[in-house]
Amino acid sequence: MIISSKDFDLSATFECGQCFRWERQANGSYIGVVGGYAAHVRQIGDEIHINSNASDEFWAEYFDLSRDYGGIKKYLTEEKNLKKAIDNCGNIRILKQPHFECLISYIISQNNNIPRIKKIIGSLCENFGEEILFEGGRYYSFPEVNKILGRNLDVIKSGFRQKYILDAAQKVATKQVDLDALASKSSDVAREELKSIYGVGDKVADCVLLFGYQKFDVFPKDVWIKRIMSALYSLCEKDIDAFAREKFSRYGGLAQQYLFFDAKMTENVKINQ
DNA sequence: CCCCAGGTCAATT
DNA sequence: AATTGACATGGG
Repeated sequence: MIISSKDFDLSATFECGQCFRWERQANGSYIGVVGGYAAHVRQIGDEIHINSNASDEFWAEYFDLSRDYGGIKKYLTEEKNLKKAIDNCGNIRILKQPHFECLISYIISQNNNIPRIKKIIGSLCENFGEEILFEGGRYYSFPEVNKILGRNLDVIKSGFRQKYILDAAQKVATKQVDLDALASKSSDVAREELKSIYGVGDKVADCVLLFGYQKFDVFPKDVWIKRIMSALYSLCEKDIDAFAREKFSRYGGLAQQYLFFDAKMTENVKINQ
């Protein structure tokens, strides 16, 4: 499959912190697993080339190809800080990640750093997922709910998060939290439902809603974005949501991701000086 | 050894 | 209602 788009920077999309299972290869291409399918993806100019056993429709959904990013960005660039962020990293796309994987991934992300988040998720897949043979390599799917339900997960060394992962699996399996049903609910209702899971608070819930459900109206507030919003707009935490709704309308989540990644890139520049 | 990491919970004011 | 420390693990 080949996707042709001027609004799509593959490397920024995979490395902006929204997903954890795409591995950059020496030649700049990426290999990863989504659902039960492995894929090898490469960007050549304005084209994204995907080699995978999954259907074109599957990848169109994952990359959310029907979304009009041009129109959203045109709206967001009217705000000056967003314009700067979009100029720097505006070709990020928000992926539509599998719901359960997204939920567990962001539970694991709490009070943790990105390399270790990736390591724990990788270990979870290797130990409890299905083996996938692809391009001569061995990969693993993210485990289905029932593969980890009630299991001892010590081997993945997720620390205090293990009890959170297991509670999520239990509530999802019993449909006490019906992940499919959340798609048609408002962000506020869906957030409260996710928060009934032990270890899921506002930040994790909002990330799941943004990166698993394309609910662009949420605005996940991590330590970084709190610092950024304070620096750019002199906002304290409690005022961020109201401000985001007013300035960014229904697209706060995308605005958040642009601001977040832009600031992280800038931080990298500082560190390298 | 200390500190911190895309937070959350529970106890304490 | 707001603040504070604990929580597992690993890297700097």
